Amino acid sequence: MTRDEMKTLLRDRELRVTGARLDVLGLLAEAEKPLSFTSVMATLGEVDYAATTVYRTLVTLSEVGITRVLGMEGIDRYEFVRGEQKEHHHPHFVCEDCGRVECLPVSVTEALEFQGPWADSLRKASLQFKGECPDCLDSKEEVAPSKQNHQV
Amino acid sequence: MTRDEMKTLLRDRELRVTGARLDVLGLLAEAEKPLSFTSVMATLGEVDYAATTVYRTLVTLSEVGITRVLGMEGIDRYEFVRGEQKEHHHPHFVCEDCGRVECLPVSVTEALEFQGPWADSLRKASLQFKGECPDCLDSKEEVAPSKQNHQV
DNA sequence: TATACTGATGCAAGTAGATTGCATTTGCAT
DNA sequence: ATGCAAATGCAATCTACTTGCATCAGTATA
Repeated sequence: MTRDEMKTLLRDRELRVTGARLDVLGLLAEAEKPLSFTSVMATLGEVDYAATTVYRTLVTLSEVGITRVLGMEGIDRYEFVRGEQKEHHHPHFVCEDCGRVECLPVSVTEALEFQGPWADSLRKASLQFKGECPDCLDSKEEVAPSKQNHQV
Repeated sequence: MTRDEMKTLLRDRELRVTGARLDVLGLLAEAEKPLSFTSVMATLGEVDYAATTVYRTLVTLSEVGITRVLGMEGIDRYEFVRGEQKEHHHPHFVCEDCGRVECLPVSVTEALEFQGPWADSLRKASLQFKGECPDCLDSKEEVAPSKQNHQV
């Protein structure tokens, strides 16, 4: 996404173009997974604007729909919304072991058929898996391959 | 669940039986949905043990597997684990509008077929829907009735 | 291009929920 | 009845999120 495209995107939402917004927006547009405020700060490194500004930028961008907020494990993460994604969110996976967050390639929601009073809610809802990621699952097997019969 | 059953349950996990633990355990066993620390406190009302004790009780119970922790919107909620549920978790729904939390009656996971490196992770993972509950969806329609296509 | 208006920013304080250290109390095995 | 490890009470700490207010700067306008 070019700098000009970002400017246009901001102005379309009636937001002023500032350095912080361009930086944060560029970062999120490149990212392959949702980023938390902390990781955005870390990636930006030394910048000449305050942390509050970054925080408010993240909030603002999501308020106008450029990004969306995902609350995971008590940490808000922000994800750039691409054109094709406006309706269909992809599910996310949060590893409760290492904290890793991934966008899942599978389209789970399409496999589901909802009925009853919850139907509409579920269809529109975002989906989140929480558990152990493949890596953590693997390392567990290595550590305790045989003697994990510690009762139920 | 009787008081004696609770005592047995605690002792089986090598936990001492105390008033706080019996109260909290009883509360969670009765609850139809996961309860947060705050709502547990509210339901207990005036008790003669400290809030920290209730908090630590919730942690302890989940550590030994009597309950499980569900992180939702930055708030840990605790849910009694019934015998039949030890393997199969039911999915949960969190309303981002009113904060309501519900256990979903549907068995979504069974409808899903996972493949690839994520298969095991996904199969074991817990599932969480986040969106607007039926009630909040309804109240929105009343406000903006024009362009809605009713169904269900 | 200079000006004014309003949105954006910096600083610092404040909130909520989760978590811990340590001294004291208490369940419970003996 | 008694001793010891586990449980508790109290108060402090931590992390992430939020906000109030004074100042600064992007941008529409002349």
